[in-house]
Amino acid sequence: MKIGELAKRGNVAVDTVRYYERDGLLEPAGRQSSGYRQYGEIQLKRLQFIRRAKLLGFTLEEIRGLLTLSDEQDIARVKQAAEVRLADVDRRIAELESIRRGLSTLIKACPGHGRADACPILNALTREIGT
Amino acid sequence: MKIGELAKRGNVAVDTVRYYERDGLLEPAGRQSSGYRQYGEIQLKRLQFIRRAKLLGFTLEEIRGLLTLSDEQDIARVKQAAEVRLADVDRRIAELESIRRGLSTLIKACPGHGRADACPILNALTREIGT
DNA sequence: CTTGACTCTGGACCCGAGTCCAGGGTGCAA
DNA sequence: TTGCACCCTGGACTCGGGTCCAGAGTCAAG
Repeated sequence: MKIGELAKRGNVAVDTVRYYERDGLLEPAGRQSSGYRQYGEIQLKRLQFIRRAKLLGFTLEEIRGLLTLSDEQDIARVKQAAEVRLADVDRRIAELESIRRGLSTLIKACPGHGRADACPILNALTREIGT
Repeated sequence: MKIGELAKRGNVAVDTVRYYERDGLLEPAGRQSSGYRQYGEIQLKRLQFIRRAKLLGFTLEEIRGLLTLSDEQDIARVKQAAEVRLADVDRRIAELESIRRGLSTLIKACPGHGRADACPILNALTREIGT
């Protein structure tokens, strides 16, 4: 199939497919004499792999690594990469929850009217941040 | 005080202060005859406001809004902005938790050795994503 | 045989929030 | 007076993950 069909089936833009190629993630199976890129089901699978890994929050850099490990059938390292990623997600969630606590406390304490000196949100921003 | 001292006391880089000025967030109190920017305690407070709001996850765009509302003493709208921000944080946490569940399930199911066909992580990436 | 949809290349541009640089000027101490 | 730390400006660059564009070639249907 040509790039347009691959892109449609992989649910990405044509430019994205070419971008992944430039980035070393997805080579076409070959070229037609016209220069058109040619793709098969294997490339579609690979494209879907990339998209799904992105949904799990892997960067393209990490995905490049995963694809290599996958080619090498190195399960131990694939698992390890997933664990690293999980730790990262956990850290990010913890950060956001701390932010959430701060915001939530401030909002609850704010009457929503009256003078600015009485607004805990503005006060927190001009003074200190509580968790 | 000059920009260097302000930056040090606000715990940011000098370039960042100038960037905030370009971005309309923080004007110097004035200029010396030499052209050096001059700042007072008010500007330091404002810089700290910006930094603290950033820690709560506001973008510079939103902070510009908050500063205006703060100047206008419009508490109702400040509270509203904080609520919008909170909803955003909640959404982001939910997203990450869904990712977390996916990763965690996959990791638990992966033996960490053996053939690639037996690796649920690789299988998930080449097939479907489970939550 | 022309029209329209598709593809090619190389390169520029986008977002946010800075960071870095060159080529100057200023201010103070030894 | 020289040396150093600081400051000025305008503009370019960074990161990630694309997106958009011009100008040219290709392919299939009517």
